[in-house]
Amino acid sequence: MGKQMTEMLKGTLEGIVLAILADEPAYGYEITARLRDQGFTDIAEGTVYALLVRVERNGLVEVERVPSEKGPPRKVYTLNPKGQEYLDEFWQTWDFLTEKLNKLHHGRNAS
Amino acid sequence: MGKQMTEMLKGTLEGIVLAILADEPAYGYEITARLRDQGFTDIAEGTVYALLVRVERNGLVEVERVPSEKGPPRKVYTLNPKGQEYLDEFWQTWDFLTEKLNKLHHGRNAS
DNA sequence: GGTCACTATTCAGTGGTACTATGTACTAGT
DNA sequence: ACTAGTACATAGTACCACTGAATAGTGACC
Repeated sequence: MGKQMTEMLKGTLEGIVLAILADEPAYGYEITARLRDQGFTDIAEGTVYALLVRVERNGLVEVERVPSEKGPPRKVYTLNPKGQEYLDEFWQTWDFLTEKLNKLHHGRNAS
Repeated sequence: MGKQMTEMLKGTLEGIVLAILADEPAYGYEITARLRDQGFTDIAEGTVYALLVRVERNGLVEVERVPSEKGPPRKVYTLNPKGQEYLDEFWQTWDFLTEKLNKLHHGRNAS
């Protein structure tokens, strides 16, 4: 993956995953697959699992073990209120950044 | 500063600074001041200088020492062709991310 | 003439995040 | 048995922004 993408994902990947969970609960393997479908082809499984461990440790999600027909049991993650609040903050921060960067990108300014 | 902002700046702050330099050459202290003017009120001076050392080491900028009337000599940074190319890649990566995140934010999808 | 304020740069140490690479474990098809 | 697909876990690495402090020059004020 591009080095720039790697760095830019720091801070945003977490928001992306939480946004996916806000849409509907999901488990790690599924999240990884969905990310790939959506164009993030180079995100490693290990990255997602480590991230999920982190958001669980931070109390942003609820976890439920669900048996699978084909493989080990799944850990299904659900966004909880604290996670939703955290996600709202994420979008605020993201909006702030996009506003500033759009100005820099297009608004060849006359300071 | 918000922890989310701190993490989100990783990868983007470098692009922001390079974009500022693309507009016109500048020195560290000036860049810090300009960032503050543009709303990044909490970016520490040390952060900017460390970033400038890095982009210089990576050969993205040219450096010229210019005496100052009031203070130590300034190190004026100018974006070079390699830096411009790197900045173009940055905008591509940024556009990719914004597209995906906009879909996640608004487009409550029908996968 | 000593302190304060502003300008200007540098650097050591810290914490957080994504990546690499690998390992574990269950199921099904051959 | 062997392979492939599903599913989760983790140690080690690299990179980046932040904290906090140090260094150094100039001008102004008392």
